[in-house]
Amino acid sequence: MKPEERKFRILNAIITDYIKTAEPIGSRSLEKKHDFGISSATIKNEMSDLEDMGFLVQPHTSAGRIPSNKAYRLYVDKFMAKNKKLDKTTREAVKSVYDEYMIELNNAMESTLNILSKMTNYTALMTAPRFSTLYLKDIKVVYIDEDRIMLIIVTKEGLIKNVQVKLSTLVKMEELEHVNNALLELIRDIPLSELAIRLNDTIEGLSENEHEILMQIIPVLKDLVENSNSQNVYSKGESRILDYPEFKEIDRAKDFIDAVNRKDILQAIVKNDDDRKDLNITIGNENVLEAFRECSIITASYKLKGKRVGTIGVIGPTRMDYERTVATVDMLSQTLTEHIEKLFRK
Amino acid sequence: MKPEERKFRILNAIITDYIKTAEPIGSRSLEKKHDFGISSATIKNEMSDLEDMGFLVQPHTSAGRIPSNKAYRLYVDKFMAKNKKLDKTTREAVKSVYDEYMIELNNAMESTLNILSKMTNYTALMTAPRFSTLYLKDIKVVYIDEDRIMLIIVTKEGLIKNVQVKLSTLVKMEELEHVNNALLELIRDIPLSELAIRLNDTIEGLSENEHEILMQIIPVLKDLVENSNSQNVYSKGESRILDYPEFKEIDRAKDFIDAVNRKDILQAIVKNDDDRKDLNITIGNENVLEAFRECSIITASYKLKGKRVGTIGVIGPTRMDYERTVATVDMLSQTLTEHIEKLFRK
DNA sequence: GTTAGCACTCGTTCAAATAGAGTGCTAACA
DNA sequence: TGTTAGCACTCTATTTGAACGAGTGCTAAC
Repeated sequence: MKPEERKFRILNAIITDYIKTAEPIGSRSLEKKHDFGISSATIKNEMSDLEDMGFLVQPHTSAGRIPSNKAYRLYVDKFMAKNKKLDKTTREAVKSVYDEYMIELNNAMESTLNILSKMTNYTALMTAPRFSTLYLKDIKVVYIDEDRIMLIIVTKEGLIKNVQVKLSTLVKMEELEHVNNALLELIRDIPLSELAIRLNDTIEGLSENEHEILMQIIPVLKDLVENSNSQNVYSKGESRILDYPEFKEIDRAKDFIDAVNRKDILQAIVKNDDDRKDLNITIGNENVLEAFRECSIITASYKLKGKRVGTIGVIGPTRMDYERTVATVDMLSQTLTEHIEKLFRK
Repeated sequence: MKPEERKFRILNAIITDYIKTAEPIGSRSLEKKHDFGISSATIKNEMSDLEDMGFLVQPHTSAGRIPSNKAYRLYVDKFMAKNKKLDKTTREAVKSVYDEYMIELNNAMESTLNILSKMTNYTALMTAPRFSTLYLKDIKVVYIDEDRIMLIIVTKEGLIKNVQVKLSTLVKMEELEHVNNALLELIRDIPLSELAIRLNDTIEGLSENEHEILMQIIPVLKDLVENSNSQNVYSKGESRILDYPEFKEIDRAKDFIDAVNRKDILQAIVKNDDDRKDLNITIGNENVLEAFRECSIITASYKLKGKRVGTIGVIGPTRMDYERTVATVDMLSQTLTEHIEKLFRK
């Protein structure tokens, strides 16, 4: 056995033990629990080395040692089983949730958040699918009232968004049809982002009132598109953090929950992800965000037509069950991908 | 001064002090803080009487006394200023949120929950507007794809709901028009709840495929209506409970947050309200729900066309600032009422 | 390189002591 | 008869100190 190998077997044992117990690990308890074939004194020496190497830290002199962020990083990159599969019953139970009746994206998102936070017992987060903002496949302008309409847009990928608009002028059904046609004509030629600029001239074939209505619709459309650029992000299961001794002080727990409830902070998390990887793991102080310096975040992207359109993930204490959590997040992102691929396959 | 009056002035002082401090109130500190013109010994006697009358309880022998639920009830019914108004700046700030651009109900609900929980610093809850399920004013069946449609319903009151439907058969735009007309014809005569039963026979004027599609739409409509019967209820600011010493034990806080996150529990709260009153206050053990025996709940209804359509409210510790909270809930329910009345006024 | 042993450190636990706030009761007072 | 002052008593929260336990660091021996 190479001496280095033994060192890291010990480190690995410390990490997995600490993930389970949240208690500093000492050399004697390690000797008792595992069978390294060496005495606690030797383990002690090895642990001392590991501390010098920056993999272990001591909360105080006479306590055991706990893994550093660097140790977790090593564990995640090298030690941990990466392709661990959840057992078949679980996988099938999850899949059965995403059935053919779940056709609204909102439902899929709500279910995903629920399952994710329940299965991991950490706080789940998720972004709504980002859709390509440049070109739309279809726009429907639906007459509701004489002064209310509903706008429905269908993206290239087949995603649907709708929004109500209250008009400042009255409208007739036929007029709306004209407006709708004019809109379709317009977006055929130019990207939506340029629509507003081009619309200062009167469109031919539209009455004054119709033009007026079109001008009321454009900013709403623009809004819809811009809103979709800054990814809408949601969370669920914030209170699960209360289960972990790291957050037994109310103030810490509150800071955590407050941070998770802030959309801008969640957006920053997603933004920080490395786009080249399907699964991102951010450990402790690798987090740019002050609020999550004692947390780890695991995110995975989900796809539509092979393109990343959104992110799901969990936030929990740095002492996270990485193996199980990675498997869960990974599996759910795949299941969700399959679901929406099926939904929008033509 | 009648002796009874003095007693209750003392009780009132104890309640308001306790609401502020969350500390048991003793006779000496009462004497120092207020100027009753009597000594602490006399106050002590009065307090002893109030305890016998069931208005005060002692956590233990040598502590001060805290108000009982009965005391809070008396305070809320008799002592407290009921028509306290929030100051003008606040009122106007709130009103300015509900501007003409907030036309989607979802936005109004989200804003209301946010403001309510922020202003009171308690957990806010709210039901989506219940709409009359019997008769609809309009149904739109909108063509999206060859196998996807969107259903939009407009209620008598002018509320709009929409849902996507994925069809198991392909459809053409013209067919949908036929289906739409048939649907409108149908709901003109009979309440929606009876629609499903009557639809076993072929509708005249519809092709087989159209009839098939109609049969796929009906259950979705039914679902929409039934879902709207069991009031959809939302909450916000669950973590605010962590600010109160009553919930400094993590387990209590967790129980509270878990309860507030359960829709069935929130629905039960709303259900328990007295329909004859616009504003309901439930104090401590008046709560039927075990989870909220140490909480108080203040709810108010909001209206559309003069009819109660939904509820907003807050949940906080029994030691709640009733005066301020009642004023806030009341004001917000009115503002929300005004907003949606304006939105749907024709 | 490994092990055993010992002194030392520091947090935790437990019990006892103490301080503090408040009550109950009684006797005196107006 | 209502009010007040005073004192003994009670109970909690805080403090203190001792004992304990888990763990480390270091050294000497194997």
